[in-house]
Amino acid sequence: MTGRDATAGAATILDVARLAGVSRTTVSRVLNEPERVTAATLDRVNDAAARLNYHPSAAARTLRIGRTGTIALIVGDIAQPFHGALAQVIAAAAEARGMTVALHDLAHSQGRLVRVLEKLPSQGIDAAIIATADPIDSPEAQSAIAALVRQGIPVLTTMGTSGVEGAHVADSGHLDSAARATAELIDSGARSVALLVGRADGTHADKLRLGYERALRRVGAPAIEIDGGYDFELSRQAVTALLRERPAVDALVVGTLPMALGALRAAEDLGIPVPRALALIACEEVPLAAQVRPAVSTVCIDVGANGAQIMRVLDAALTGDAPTGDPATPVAVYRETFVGPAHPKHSAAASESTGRSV
Amino acid sequence: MTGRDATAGAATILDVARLAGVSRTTVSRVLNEPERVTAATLDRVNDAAARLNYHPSAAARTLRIGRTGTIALIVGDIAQPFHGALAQVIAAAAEARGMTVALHDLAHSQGRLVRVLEKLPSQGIDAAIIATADPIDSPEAQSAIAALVRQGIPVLTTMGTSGVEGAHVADSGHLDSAARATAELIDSGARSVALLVGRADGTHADKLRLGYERALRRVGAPAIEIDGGYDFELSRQAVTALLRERPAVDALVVGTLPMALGALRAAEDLGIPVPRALALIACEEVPLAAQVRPAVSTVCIDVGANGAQIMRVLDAALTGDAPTGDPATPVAVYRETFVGPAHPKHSAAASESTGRSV
DNA sequence: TTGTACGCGTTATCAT
DNA sequence: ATGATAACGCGTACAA
Repeated sequence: MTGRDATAGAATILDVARLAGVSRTTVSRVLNEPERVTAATLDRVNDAAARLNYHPSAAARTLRIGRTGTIALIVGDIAQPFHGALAQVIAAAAEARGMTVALHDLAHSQGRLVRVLEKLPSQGIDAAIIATADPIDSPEAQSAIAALVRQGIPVLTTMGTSGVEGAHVADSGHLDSAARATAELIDSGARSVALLVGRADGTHADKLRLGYERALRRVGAPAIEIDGGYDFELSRQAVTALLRERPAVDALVVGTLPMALGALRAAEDLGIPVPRALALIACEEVPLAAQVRPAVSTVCIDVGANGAQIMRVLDAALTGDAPTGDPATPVAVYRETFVGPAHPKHSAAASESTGRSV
Repeated sequence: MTGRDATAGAATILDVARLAGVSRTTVSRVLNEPERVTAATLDRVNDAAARLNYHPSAAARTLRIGRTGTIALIVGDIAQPFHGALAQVIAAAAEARGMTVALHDLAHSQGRLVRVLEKLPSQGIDAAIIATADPIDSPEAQSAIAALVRQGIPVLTTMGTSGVEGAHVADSGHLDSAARATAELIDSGARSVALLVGRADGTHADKLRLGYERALRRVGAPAIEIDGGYDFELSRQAVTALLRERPAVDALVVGTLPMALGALRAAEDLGIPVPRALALIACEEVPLAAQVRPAVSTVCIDVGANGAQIMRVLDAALTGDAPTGDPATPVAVYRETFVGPAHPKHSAAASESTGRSV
């Protein structure tokens, strides 16, 4: 209302001090250690600050104390539903900690990852979270990450990424999810379970493969893996080819929802009924899974739990403490592409419109 | 490799200057005005910088020059496919300009909007983009925006938002899109076209309504509007109720894709065939529209074009020039929920798997 | 409880 | 073409 800005530019701490009739130090204390100041002066200072529309300068504060309150969030593809959901959780958690999120989208480009990483040190961030399913272990990326760590900026990887020197890692449970998905399909009678990953050389795929093969080994079944490039159309083509070449395949474990949709389209075009002749479980739980037809069954750790785990690891990295983590176990949601274990067939009657979770 | 960090902390411009045997000024020039320095010294300085792994401090630079190179992107719900796509475009455009994006997610909360806006001034940003379909014209929000503008921080609204004092606005074409969608439905024989918005009191809804009613007026048809709360389940319920109460409704214009999925589920549950007895057009074009069954027909301006328009307005706001805008016209993509104008029925044979655009 | 004085790393001004 | 110096706004010993 009474926005009485000084003659030029924004109000500084000195302006507030003058108007309140105190020194800069006192104003600073009011902001940072209010308990160490008299109630009377506190009011006067707050009043003056409000009247001048004073906002402390983040730059000056950072320059002085060395922290920025900003964390870089590097995502593989923010347009993918899972990444959006994760970004939402992380943004909320950051806000709760009084921090802000600098978003960097890679759009699946590795070159971009390196460029982003190299610019990060001069950008003023307290930590970096890398959330991509694409491979990040190129020599350039590795050394860029190492450089960050050397400068005291903790780097955190997730989504199955691992093996990066010096980086903290938040397990997002893909290994367990794939193992359980595979096991459930086998237990319910599937003879030949294939795995559809996004990029065979990515660490996300590594995790899925490990879980998938572990479950397979239990029954001595052969592994069949195809690549859908994290893309609807590519997945559709890959699954079409797979189902033509190996008609025996009657179950599919899929990395992401868009790829699951591609797989389902392929089955539909081939006239293969789902889930009767082909069951499918995606390792990614987002609202969309329940909104499409057929509704996609999933085995996955909750996005919220995933984000919480990430933030726990981040907090630990920032404070130096040990990560107080309990990595959360995958939860299965039975919808239409896999109706659940071979138990007597309940009709779907859960909280969600289409699907019951376990 | 030879990361010879000084005794403590990161290398500063002074360290580089010493190692290169020049003054701070020269180092600064090498970074900002390379043409004003000898090739020889330029090499020496660059060499020293590389050897010390030097990265200029953003905070110090900002403190000095007053700009941060950061733009705040405030989105209504980053988990929604459209917001994700828009964020991707804007992040890429920002990177191309050497700027970074600070992401703030509202999760549809108005209180959050105000809190975010009020913290923005002390966060060090050059401009703010507000991309939400929810209402932003509460008195608190208005005054927070006004405060930003008063401090010289341009605020840009989009997605149909308007009427905010002092804010720049990038038209995202929802009015034209809704008008064209409605017109096409009518032209192809629809008798009763209803409008499904996200929040009746939002400015997004305002724009859609305006376009919808304009097209309706041409033929003197009555307006029917319902609210789906930007949510699958709420949309499903709303459309179920609508179709029960008014069986004459044979066409739907829908604000967002998740709501369109809810509407389609309602029709399916009611046994109403799409598009024969109920045609549907969504005013939001994202890859997902082509990936679901039935594939959703859309009329919308391209997300890329939308983002480009936003960045044009932003550039203009930052430089003080006039926005060089040509707001892009909506493009229609005919898929399965609306097969197109009543012309002879082509079989779908376009670049996309399911859908042909015009 | 409050004030003084210094430095964080950078760029702009002025001189050389 | 290069260098010395001041200033950006803030936090924090230290002194009062």
